[in-house]
Amino acid sequence: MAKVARPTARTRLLEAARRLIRTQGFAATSVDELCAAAGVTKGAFFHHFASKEALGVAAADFWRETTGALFAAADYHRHPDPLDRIMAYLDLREALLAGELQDFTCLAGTLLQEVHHSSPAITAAAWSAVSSHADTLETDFAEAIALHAPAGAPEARQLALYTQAVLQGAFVLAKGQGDAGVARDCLGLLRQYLVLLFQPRRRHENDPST
Amino acid sequence: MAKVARPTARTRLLEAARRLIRTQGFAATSVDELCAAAGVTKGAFFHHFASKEALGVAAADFWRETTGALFAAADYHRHPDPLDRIMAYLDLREALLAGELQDFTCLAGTLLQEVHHSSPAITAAAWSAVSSHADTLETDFAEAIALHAPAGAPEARQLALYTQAVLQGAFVLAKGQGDAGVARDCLGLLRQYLVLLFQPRRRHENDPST
DNA sequence: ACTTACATACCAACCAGTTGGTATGTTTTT
DNA sequence: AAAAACATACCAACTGGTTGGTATGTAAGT
Repeated sequence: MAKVARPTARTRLLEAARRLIRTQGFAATSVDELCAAAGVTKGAFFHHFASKEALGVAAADFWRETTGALFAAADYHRHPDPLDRIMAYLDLREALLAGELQDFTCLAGTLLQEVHHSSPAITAAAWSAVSSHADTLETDFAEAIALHAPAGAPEARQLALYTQAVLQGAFVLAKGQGDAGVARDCLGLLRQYLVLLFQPRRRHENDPST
Repeated sequence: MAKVARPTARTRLLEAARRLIRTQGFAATSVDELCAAAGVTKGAFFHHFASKEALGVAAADFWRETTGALFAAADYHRHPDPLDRIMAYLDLREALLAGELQDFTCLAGTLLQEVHHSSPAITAAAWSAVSSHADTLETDFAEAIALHAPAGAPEARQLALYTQAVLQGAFVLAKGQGDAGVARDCLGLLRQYLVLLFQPRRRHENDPST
């Protein structure tokens, strides 16, 4: 039961897919290349995945699960004030902008750009990854709006999706510029928007007991 | 120079590339497919372009020129106040969110996502398209900052690039959701950020936080 | 005569996917 | 408990079609 010795071929293929698709894109990554990177044969590939498209779906699901677990385990949730949680989330996103481009850019966003027209299945899985991550933000935004009652605030869902849009766009620009600097700047401006939006017009320091 | 009768093979190839790459991506678009869509033979393709990569570079340059001309000719420049020009620019961008995804998404952004690691030449050309468009916005932002003197405003360049990031991210989300609605929402929130940033300071409460 | 602008025919490499097989469990029957 | 039946995980070799790119030809403009 306990198989700790070595990741199974399926897992190694998914990890190879995560790396290769983030660097090269989906269409430019061949099945042979994936097998070579994972150290398995083509037979193993098509044993675990019915097609290259099925691997794309599985890779998007794998991305949703791994990133979901990463953010769920992060400690920005510890802040009692939901707005503090959101700011700490942005701090975390900024801290994650390290290493090479393929180390911090989003697999789901890359997939969406490429396959939105050719593969509904991959599109749905990749969108699910983005959307479910936005869900976790939406909760905090909804609480922040309820608590701080800013004037003219958009819906929580819109704020959550906007946050994801800024991140996705920041990745595109980072790929153009070749480094994460521009992405960092974008996060700074997003942070300023939220500060301006939630800025107290009257100061209330009462803390909801939790 | 004036060949009005029928677009030359080169132009038809570039138009086909614009359409096909926006819908399918660069890697998923084959030379044969491009030739068929443009109604030319492979000989014509390789007469005008040394390689598929060279076509990618030319397509990015074509994109920069055509979109550059479109925005240069738009009438949002007529407003005397630079902030009005920026808001009218956002109105135009929102109005352009019509039709199918491949009709309003950005060729340069799509190219950047795909080829940032495999083709420095295409990356440079696509980034030049984004960057030169940001240049035109940067001018307006610089004037708006000088005129309205908002407190804590970022650099004009950062604002221009942030605007592009929001647009690029909005396109990614639109591809995930399958329609432009989410992109429209993102533009709305970007507009709100600029309103908050440039709005004249009213003194209701002093916030001594840094 | 010479360049430009195409067209036709072709190629080696690569592509996703298939085939037939082996080794190793696991479950069911006897 | 032993044998039979089945399932899982993987592999090496192969296939038909597609890929980007080339070699060669031709017709028109200058």
